[in-house]
Amino acid sequence: MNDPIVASSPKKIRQNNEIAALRALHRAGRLSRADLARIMKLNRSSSGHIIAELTADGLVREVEEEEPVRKSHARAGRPGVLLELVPQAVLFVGIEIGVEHITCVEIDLAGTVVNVKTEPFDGPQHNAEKAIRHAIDLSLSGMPKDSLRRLEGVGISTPSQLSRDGTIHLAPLLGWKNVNLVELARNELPVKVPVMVENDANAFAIGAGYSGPELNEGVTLFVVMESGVGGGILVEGRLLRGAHGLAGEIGHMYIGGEAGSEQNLEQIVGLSSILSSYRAVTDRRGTSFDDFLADVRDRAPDAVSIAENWAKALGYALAQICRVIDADRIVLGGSVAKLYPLVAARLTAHMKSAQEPSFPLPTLLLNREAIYGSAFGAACMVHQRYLSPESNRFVGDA
Amino acid sequence: MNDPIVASSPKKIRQNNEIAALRALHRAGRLSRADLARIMKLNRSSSGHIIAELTADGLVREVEEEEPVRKSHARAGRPGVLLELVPQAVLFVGIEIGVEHITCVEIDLAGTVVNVKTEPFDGPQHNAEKAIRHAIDLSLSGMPKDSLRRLEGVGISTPSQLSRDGTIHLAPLLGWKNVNLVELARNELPVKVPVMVENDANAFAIGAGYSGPELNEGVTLFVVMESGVGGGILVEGRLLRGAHGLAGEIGHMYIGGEAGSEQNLEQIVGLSSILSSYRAVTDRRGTSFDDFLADVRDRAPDAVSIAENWAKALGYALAQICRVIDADRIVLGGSVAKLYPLVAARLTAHMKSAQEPSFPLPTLLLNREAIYGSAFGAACMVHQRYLSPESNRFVGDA
DNA sequence: AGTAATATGTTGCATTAAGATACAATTATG
DNA sequence: CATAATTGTATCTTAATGCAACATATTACT
Repeated sequence: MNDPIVASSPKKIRQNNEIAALRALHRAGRLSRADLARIMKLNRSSSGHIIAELTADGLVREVEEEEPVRKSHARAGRPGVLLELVPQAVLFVGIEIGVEHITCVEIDLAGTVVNVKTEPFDGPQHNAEKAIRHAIDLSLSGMPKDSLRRLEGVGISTPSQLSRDGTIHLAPLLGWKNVNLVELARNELPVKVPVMVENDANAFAIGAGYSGPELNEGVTLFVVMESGVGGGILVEGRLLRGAHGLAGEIGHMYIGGEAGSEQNLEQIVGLSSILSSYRAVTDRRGTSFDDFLADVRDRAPDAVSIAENWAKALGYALAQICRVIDADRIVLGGSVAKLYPLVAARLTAHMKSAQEPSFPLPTLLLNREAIYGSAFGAACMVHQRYLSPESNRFVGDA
Repeated sequence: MNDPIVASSPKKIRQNNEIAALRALHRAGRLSRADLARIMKLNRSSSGHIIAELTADGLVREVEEEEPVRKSHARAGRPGVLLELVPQAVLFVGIEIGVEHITCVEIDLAGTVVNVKTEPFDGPQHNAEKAIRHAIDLSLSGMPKDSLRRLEGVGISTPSQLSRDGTIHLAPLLGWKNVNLVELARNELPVKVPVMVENDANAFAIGAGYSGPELNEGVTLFVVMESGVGGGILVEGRLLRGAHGLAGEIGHMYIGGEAGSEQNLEQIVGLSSILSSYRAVTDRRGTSFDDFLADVRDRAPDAVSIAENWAKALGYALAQICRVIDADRIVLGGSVAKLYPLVAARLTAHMKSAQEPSFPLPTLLLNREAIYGSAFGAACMVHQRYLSPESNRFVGDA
């Protein structure tokens, strides 16, 4: 309704096309100029010009044919020389300020993780300014000057309500309120680079979408289940932020129960809830979630019953959510998601029973690689920005 | 993530800019060439060229100064000549095939309604083909040949699950299944124009967004309450369709109650439910919804109690929904929405009590002008398409 | 009233980027 | 070994925007 009101000019066309080329290369990995021309529906000569410029800028290079002679080209004609992004050309940093730790991730132009650092951190003990200083110190310490010059953006993720301009309204878990993280980070950074802030669950969704292109079509709900339960929504690859960056934050949805006795999702399917139920039925102290999983796997009745409750509550919630956003797929992540494969059929059954038969169910997927948490997603945000018309590559034009 | 991969060419630039100009004019009503240049961030000369082409195409004209001399220009300098869309240049038809009636709406290039026809129609009695034939007959009958030549699109709205290609999976209320409405309509139409199909609640949302530009920012949930309860979601002015076009279809969400005894939203806040509760407590037969409203207004205890129930269930549902999509605002429409102003405070209170205090509540709005139902929205869909790069104006280019 | 200031619309020219075409280079096919 | 197919590049054409200058129309100021 309101986007394409700003027009293009010859210069902007080239910019857009360079971006499109970078994105295509990012997605496909390696492409020839001719491939690129086909993808972008451009003439081969134009594609050549664009690549020439990007090569001059040091962002793209021809791949040196490692494999000496690659037979079986299958196709007649002169083979194209493959192009690829120059990973080292630029650098992006993602920072997750959590309640218990700070994680920093570095990714390169290709979106590959090149560095990870984690450190315990007592979030509620620090105010926002100290936390940011600490986090930026951690992320940039030991980074060679050369890398710092290649830094093109810093993304930050925190468990918080964010207004659209990057101000934290409220971060209950950290005890922060009304702070402009973007500003704080800009003041703390030794270089002037774009800074973006996002809710942790949303950052996670962006990161997951980055690793799985198939998640960028239609509507995808990401659910992260640890002690808390959060989530994010991707619509056609774009994050659905909502008015306060809280879209997808489903941990506090009410599950069953009449007024007064309501329980929220997090209180039923969260890690601490499962553990306390499990510890109540096993006499052993200090049993871990893995012990619980093992018991479920062995069909120990008490454990199975807890798992069944989990599946029921989660299924109910997911069905409700699908009534609202009609998701194509739901990705379950976080350590608690490891329970899913054991009760997949039950969860599906409960989802079915919470809808009319005619309502189509989404596909359920398990996310296995959430190793870097939302720090990776935070880095992806600035990577994404670099490959967009807002990129800082284009400073100094009308 | 995946849009700007297709590049622009000189020809396409002009097309985009023409579209942008048309949209700007549609939004603003009247603009000078200089205004347009500012809005589009273009040079005045470019803006002049673009307008020249659009004028030659008969889509834009200079407004003849009706007001003889408009003093108090307030600003020095030569006054610009105002431009406006030529409303009669093109025509769009929107058709709503409902369970009880068919409604047809014609809108012009300016988005103004120029014609409405409604007819009772027994949906379940007809198969899709007959219904479409009937609806198209109704909409085009009596239309002068000249108008038919100016027709640039037909939008159709039905209560149904739609796949992304325009096939109806299931329309329970109409008893249809697996029919491609787009194809049927194309076969029935005497002219070859774009045909678009959409779920009725979604079409309604699009139409509402068209009449209220402020609804196109952030996230807006539209709720339509008649006998059934449906809804649609607009995100930054774009419709959130979901996997099956069912996003926002909240009528079947469960409200409270344990498994087995669940009630869905429609069964509590829908018109028929209110009426039957009301008739149960008044001895009179055939009391109408307006009678009920009057009793609530007069604070008749029984009526107030029913209204309170309504507010509680709706408040609960809306709070749950906001947990998922974090809406900026919620627009209540349909005849039942007339109850809202009488219990606005109660509804807000119930929404508050169904969330933590820290969760920011959306603004609640009452939609008063849903006169044309979703037929208007269906027409808007094709209007929107005409003012987009997919427009048929650009047939015959690479 | 008369002049300066300001803004609009138009015109001619420069810039820029993409398209078209042709051609050399390189590979598979028969 | 000739032919077909495909790629990358060079040259020229086309088209759209930007720029600067100018005539025009209106307000503001002296």
